[in-house]
Amino acid sequence: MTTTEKKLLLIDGSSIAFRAFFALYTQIDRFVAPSGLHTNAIFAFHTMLGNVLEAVQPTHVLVAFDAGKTTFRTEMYAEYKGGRAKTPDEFREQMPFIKEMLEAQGIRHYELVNYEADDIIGTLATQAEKSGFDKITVVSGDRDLTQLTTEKTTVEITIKGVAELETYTPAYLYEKLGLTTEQFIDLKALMGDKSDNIPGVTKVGEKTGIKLLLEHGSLDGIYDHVDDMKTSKLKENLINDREQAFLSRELATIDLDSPIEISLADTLYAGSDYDKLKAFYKEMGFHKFLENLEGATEKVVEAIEFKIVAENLSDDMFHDDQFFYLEILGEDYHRDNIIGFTWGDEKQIYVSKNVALLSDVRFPKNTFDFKKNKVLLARQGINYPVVDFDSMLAKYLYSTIENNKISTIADLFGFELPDDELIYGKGAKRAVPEDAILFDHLARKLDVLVKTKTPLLDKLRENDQEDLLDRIELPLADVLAKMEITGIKVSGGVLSEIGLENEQVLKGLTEEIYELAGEPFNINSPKQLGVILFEKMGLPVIKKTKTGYSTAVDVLEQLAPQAPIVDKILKYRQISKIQSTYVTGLLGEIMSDGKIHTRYVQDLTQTGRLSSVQPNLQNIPVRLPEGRKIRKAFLPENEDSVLLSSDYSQIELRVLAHISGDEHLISAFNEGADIHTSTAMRVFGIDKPEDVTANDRRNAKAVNFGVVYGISDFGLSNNLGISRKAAKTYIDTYFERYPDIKKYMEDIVRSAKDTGFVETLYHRRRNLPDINARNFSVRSFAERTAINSPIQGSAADILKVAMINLDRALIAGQYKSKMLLQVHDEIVLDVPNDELAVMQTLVKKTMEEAISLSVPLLVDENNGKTWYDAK
DNA sequence: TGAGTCACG
DNA sequence: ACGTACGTGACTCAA
Repeated sequence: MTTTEKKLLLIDGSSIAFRAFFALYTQIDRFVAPSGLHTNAIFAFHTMLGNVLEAVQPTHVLVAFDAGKTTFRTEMYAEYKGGRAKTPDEFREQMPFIKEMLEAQGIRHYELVNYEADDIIGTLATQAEKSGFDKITVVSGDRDLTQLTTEKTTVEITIKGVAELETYTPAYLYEKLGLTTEQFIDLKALMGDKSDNIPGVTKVGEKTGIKLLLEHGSLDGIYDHVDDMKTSKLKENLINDREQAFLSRELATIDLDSPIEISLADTLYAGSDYDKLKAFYKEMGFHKFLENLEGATEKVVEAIEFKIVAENLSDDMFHDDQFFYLEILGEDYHRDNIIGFTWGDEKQIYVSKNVALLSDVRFPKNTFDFKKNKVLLARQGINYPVVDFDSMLAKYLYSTIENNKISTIADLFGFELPDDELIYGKGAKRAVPEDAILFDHLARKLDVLVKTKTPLLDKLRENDQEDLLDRIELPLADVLAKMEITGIKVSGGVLSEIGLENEQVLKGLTEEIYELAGEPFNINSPKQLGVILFEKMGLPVIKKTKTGYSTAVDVLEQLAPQAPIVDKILKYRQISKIQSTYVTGLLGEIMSDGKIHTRYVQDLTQTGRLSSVQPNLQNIPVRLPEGRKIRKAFLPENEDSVLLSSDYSQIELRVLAHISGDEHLISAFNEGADIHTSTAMRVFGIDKPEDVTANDRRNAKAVNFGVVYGISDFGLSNNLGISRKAAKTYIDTYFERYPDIKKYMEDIVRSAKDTGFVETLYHRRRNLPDINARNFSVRSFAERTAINSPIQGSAADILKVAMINLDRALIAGQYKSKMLLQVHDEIVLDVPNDELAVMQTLVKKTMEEAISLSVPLLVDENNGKTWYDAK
């Protein structure tokens, strides 16, 4: 190969992008950038481009795009390319980024008003042939471009997605169709093209077209001899559609002399721009490409400067504007030990692993995960006062889709930070590295925190979320830290007692089940259970899962009347659940102080709720008496105090009443009516509350739940065990009687489709990248989410506000009462007996006044010597 | 590690 | 026709 060889690569960008989109369409949900943008077309386009560049090794490259709907062809024939389905939004939004990608790769792209990509390509290919290029390669998803093939020009057409290409040369075209390239255009004139809406000649398809062309040489040849043809329907059609045939030829012919303002010299390919491409890959979340890029260039990682502090802190090492961050190896900050810490700003970064120094730290006002840091310091006996900024929480508010690790924040804003796994290892291999590596990693983390504060704040400002961070999440982190540090006393003795009883019951049930089954098997294995029930015993299969028979509760409940074993299994499952998760599980979480210290995860849920882990104290049994007994183990701090449990009544429906403004729902709440009874009256047309039966109320309650979740007839019918049709009638009547609820749902979905997100009363945001998805079920899910998230999220916000206000009131009044738990709409406090009366008033009032809505908030309270008794 | 199941709001 | 209620976490089994 000589270096002087000139090779031009011309790509039909519009057609390749479209093919690329559908090539990975089934996996569209896997290709989502951090911003929520779909990237399937960008990704597939990138792959195709890489393959072609590798194969062709071009000296010059251009990607041509169609400029718009109207072209000189639509002037000739208004219906040209008419009747095409609207391009999907998920596709259109990717186009600008494909162009951005080309720019980063150092590839020119071009479009020309009134012309299609084909014409640009045809014109440049012709120019290149004349000006001494050695080889020209055209790539498209559109077979029409094969008309451009010559001795020097080959045309590559994508087949099946964009990974494989079919190479058209004049010889190949002849071999395949028996036609020359000129005849190929004439063939299209005769056949027409459904996708471009080119009419052609009636009833002439590929076979007839080829036959005619082989016989007469060309379209002109055909029409020169049309009068000599023997009478036939074909002859008649040819004559009738003569004008149309020639018009079709004109439409199908690529313009080889279009007025392009770009020259061959402009298409010189210099290779990609490393920094731009890197930034682009990050923006798209293309981690593999990023690694390859960085690996390929063997980029030297820039050194980072920091000062190691072994002992003696001085005041001049600290000021408020710095960040401060403590490192542990795992997630469990109640048990894991500090392995190092770092603080500093853009001028100076400090690192240390001398934990003894922490008592002399003058804490800066910025951190990452305040709550974790506060708990870790509290374990050293150090108080960490609330800060001004927490990068973890800021990132969570900005976007809930990804996790909120420092490395994720680095990625998001184009900075480098190795993942913790790379430095510390994972699983059994996780360990503290040697000092040099640890310190370097800590310094890099701090550096990222310093550099990303401003961009994070900018994002929050853009989204009007500064108050949400400053007035809710940050102060809440402090409240939660205190709750976690306090912990809740749990009696191991009570749990063990329940455990012993359960053991006996399980033992008995196991024997009975083996007896009824005729053999022993693992009752905990859905697979083995399925074999026993559905194969050995021949019970009817009601539902299947991906892997086999479903043995879920609703299925077993339906089977119960048919075989006595089923009830035993249900009972076994119930007790076994209590035993493993709540007896054994909780016993293992009681720490040496006799308490359980859960972790509230503040940066996880898509709606703004908290979650609780290690252990989860937000799902302690309550509905069934056997499980509810577990709550007898949850105790107040000492003999002289009680647990006070306060929960919002119907907070989600009240929020819905407020944001929808529905007058009927609002007045029901204002009148203090039982909301499900009230719904039953309106929907079922019952005049007096006393005429509402228990069943009516139950049905109305299910409808109310459904409304909050983004109702569907299927979901409701499933829940109520009624027909889909009956469920639909319920829903229709409901919407008729509560028109503003219907309107809220329509409005919020429409707004989500426009903006791509929904938000709560306090501007907490949830991005909904799937809201305009093509796939019905993917889209429907996003629509229900759009309805539910502002409701669930606003309710979560309100309880957070209440907790913050209550914390302040407790401090202001110097009370000894302490918040212990939060369960989504409930707060549990430890209250000394002598404060009970005042707390009953204070907690209720604080929760009810957390926010002023167009309906009152109502709080129910209970107290007792255990959590079981406080209900 | 993913699927199935089930505990909570 | 499509195939579902919204949000979580822990445990067990079976690869």
